[in-house]
Amino acid sequence: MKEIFDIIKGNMLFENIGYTDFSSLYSCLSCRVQKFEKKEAIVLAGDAIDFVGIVLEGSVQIIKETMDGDTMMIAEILAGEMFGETFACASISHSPVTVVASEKSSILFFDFRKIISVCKSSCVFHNRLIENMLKIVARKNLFLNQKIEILSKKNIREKLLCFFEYERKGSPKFTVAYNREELAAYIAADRSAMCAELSRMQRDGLIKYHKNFFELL
Amino acid sequence: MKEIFDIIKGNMLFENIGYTDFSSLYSCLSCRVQKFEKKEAIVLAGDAIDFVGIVLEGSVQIIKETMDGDTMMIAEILAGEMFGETFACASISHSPVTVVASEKSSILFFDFRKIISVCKSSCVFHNRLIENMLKIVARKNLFLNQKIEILSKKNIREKLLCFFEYERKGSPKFTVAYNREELAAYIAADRSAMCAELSRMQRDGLIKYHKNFFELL
DNA sequence: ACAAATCTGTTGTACATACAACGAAACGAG
DNA sequence: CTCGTTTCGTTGTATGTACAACAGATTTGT
Repeated sequence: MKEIFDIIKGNMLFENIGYTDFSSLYSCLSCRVQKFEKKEAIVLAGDAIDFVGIVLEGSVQIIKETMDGDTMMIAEILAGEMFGETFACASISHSPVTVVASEKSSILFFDFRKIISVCKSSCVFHNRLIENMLKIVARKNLFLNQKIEILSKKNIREKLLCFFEYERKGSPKFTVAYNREELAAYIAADRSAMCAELSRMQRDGLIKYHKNFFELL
Repeated sequence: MKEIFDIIKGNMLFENIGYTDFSSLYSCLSCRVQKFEKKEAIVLAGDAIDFVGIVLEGSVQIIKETMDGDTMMIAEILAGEMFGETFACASISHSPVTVVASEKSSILFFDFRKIISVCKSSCVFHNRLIENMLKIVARKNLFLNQKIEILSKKNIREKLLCFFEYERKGSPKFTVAYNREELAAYIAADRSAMCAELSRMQRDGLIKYHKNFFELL
C-alpha cells in the first residue's frame, strides 16, 4: 500500500492528504488494482463507468472512434495520472470513449460513488477528497478555455502569441514543454507553416528563440 | 423566498432539490441578494472571489481585459444561470475577469465554502448540492471538449459537419439555436465564408437547410 | 402598408495556410 | 566516429478563408 501511495501522492486528488490519512481512506473507497497487457482494452466505448482510474504503472490512451470507423487519440495518461473523472462526475453512465493500455500497465480503480458521498464513518479527509475532485475538474475547465481562446485566433501568429502569453508566467523568458510537432498539434496548425511563422516573428523582432527556449521582445 | 426558488429551481445546481429542502438549505448557505444598475460592475478583475452568483433578474456579462487594453466578452449569463463557479471550484482566489450587469439586475450570492463543506446541521440535501456542482463543472468540461474538437478541424466544412454531428441528437433533422452570425462566431469562422460553404454543402448534396432548420443527407 | 433595421446569401480579391518535398541540424546507438 | 532517426527550418504551389461590398429576404416598429 505504501508503494501505491508513493505513486499517487503527487496527484492533485490527494493534495493535503498524508499517508496515515490515505490508509484510513483506502478502506472507504473500495479500491482495486488490476493489471493490463500492452494494447489490452481497459474500457470499451459503451461500457458502464461508475469509477475513476489512476495509472500506477505504464500508461494508457483515451481513444475516440468516429462513426465512419476511424479512431482518434484524445489523450495519453501517464503513471500517477487519473482518467475517467470527467464522465463519472458528469453522471455519464456509459463511456463514449475507449481506453487502452499503451504498454503493460497496472491501474487503481475507485468506486466513484464512494468518493463523492461522505462515508458512514465520516472520515475527515473524505471532504478534502471531494474538494480536490472539484478543483481538478474546474482547473481542467480553465485549461480548456485557454485552449479555446488560442484556437479561436484567426492566424498562426496570433495563436502563438496567445499561447506564449499563457506560457510565460510573468517572465518574458520561458521554455515550452512541447516540441514543434506537438505544439503545432496543440494550436491546430500545420507544423511547417508554424515553423515558417516562428521565423517571420523572429525576423520581425517580436520574439527570439532557440529550440524550446523563447523570449518575448 | 418562494420567488427566488421559482427562478433558480431550473438551475442544475438545485436538481432534485424541492422547495422545502431548499428552505432548510437556504439558511446554511448564507445567501444574500444584491441589486445592480445597468453597466454597474459586479466583480472587478482582481477582486477576491469566494462566492458563486445566480442571476435572479436581468443579465450579466463576463468580460476579459487583455494586456493591451481592449476587452472581450466571454459569456452572457441570463436569469436563472450561475457564474463564478469555475473560479471558486478551482480555488482561484482573485478573479481574472470582470463581471458587469448588462441591464438592471439582481443577483443571489452564495458563500462557496458553505456549499462544498457539509454543514454542522448536516442537512441531507447539502450532499446533493455538492454532487450537482461537480456535475455542472464536469458537463461544462465535456461541452468545451466538443468545441475544441470543432475548432481543431482544418476547414469550415469539417467544422460544420462536426458541429452538426453534436447538434443532431440521433435524428438527421434538427434546428440550431444560433443565427448565422452566432454560429460563425462559435466555430471561429467568417460569417460570409460560412454562408458560402453552407451553400456549397447543399449543392454537393451533403445537407439541406432552410433558415435554422437543417437536414443531414 | 411602409420604412428601417436586421439577417442571409453571393461574389471577387487579397492573403494565409496546408501540403509535399527537401536539406540541415541534433541526437542516439552500435 | 558513423549511420540511422528524429527534429527543425525552408520553399513553391494549390487551396481555403477573411474581408469588403452588395443585394435579396425577413423582421420590426409605427
